[in-house]
Amino acid sequence: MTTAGNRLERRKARTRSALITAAQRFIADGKPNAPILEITQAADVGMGSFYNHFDSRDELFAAAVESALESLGDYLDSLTVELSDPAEIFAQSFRITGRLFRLQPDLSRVLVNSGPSLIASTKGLAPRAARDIAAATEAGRFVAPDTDLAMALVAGSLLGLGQLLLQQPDRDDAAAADALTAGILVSLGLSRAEAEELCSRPIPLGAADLDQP
Amino acid sequence: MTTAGNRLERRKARTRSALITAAQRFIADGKPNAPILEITQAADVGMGSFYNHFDSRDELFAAAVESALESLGDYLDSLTVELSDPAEIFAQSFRITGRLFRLQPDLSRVLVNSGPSLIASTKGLAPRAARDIAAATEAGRFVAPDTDLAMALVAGSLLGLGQLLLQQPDRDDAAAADALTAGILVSLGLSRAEAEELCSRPIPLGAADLDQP
DNA sequence: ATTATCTATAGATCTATAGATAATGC
DNA sequence: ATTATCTATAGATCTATAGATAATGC
Repeated sequence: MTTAGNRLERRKARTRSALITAAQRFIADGKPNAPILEITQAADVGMGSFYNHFDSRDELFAAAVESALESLGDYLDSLTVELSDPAEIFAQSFRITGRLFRLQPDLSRVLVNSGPSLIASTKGLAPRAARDIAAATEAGRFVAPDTDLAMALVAGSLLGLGQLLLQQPDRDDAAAADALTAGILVSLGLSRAEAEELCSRPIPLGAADLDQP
Repeated sequence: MTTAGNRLERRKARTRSALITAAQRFIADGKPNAPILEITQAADVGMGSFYNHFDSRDELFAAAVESALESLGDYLDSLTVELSDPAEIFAQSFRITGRLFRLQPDLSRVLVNSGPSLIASTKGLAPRAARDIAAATEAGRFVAPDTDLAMALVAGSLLGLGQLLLQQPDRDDAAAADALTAGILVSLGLSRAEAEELCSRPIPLGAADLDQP
């Protein structure tokens, strides 16, 4: 949490972090027009400080989405380090992310409400998924010659899953995530049997530490 | 275009329609905060008239998205009337919609920029796709026992495709749409061979009449 | 006579900054 | 001495409406 640098820089980082966290809540609540004064009040930061860190609300919100994606990506990496099969890494990452929609509803609302950013972003989830898909294709596990096209299906489906789980609060998130992951794996070239086997393996779900770095 | 009713009602409908069309352009341009005055100016309508039709900008924008989805759905229905196999209706609808991202960039930007609405909407594309998927499952063509979950994959993928085509203007839209559709069909239970056969059939692409009703 | 539209604007809201205050560095 | 933060607010912007005008109904 406490970044390097001297005390002054740490204080500055703390203020910036408070703004980003507050912004994530407003995004999660679907309030992309929240007045800057309200955001700074939620962050318990003086109005004027905002402009020490960001030039506009859009800039803050973009940083907030990027930060959420990045910490989610780091978290997934930490849970898949011991795996070597890229197909399994991909499957497990998707299954975990699906479960996070329930464990971290704020985070998932940020994702769902920033749709296109999730798909297009060069940070966070998308580049990791693209990396896994390319590696699995290289290894002959997937048949996905067009990584970008595969990403359209994968990232879009993730948004769809998030939307579904928010809409149906009583739905079993693990079952939905696993079934959807299996469908995606089949689409990416695995056999139905192998896809379902991969999606029935146990997964680690360590206490997520998704706070600001 | 000219709705029923007397002249007064037609005039009213014209004003409303002008506001909706203007709103769709602002949505397409990613300007969800456009001042109401700017919208009415774009619609060539007096500022005050806005409040004769809508209580807020959000209400107008919701109507604009719904209208875009509805006319797109009607268009797809008109092109698939002669088909009876629900799997083929679904495949053809998806392939056509993918191509429309190029033919109607404004429309596609509306879709992409209103992401969750597309997935959740009870009008337009989603209910039609759900209908086709359920029918194909009923007929033993698809293996998709959970229609809502299938919709998460289908609707999400459509968003992903739209995003991809906007991002890569030189990409072959027909090839991308067909390849993605095949992947989705495999995920929904068709064999790879049959999915690719379905996606290589010729499709009608009549001059789209997607204007306001 | 009725209904819809238009023009003009009061009042509310928000942004961005100036100037004062507090915290840290040296 | 320097840097970041805070408070307070001028000026810009926007919303929503009042009142006038134009179009249609009968």
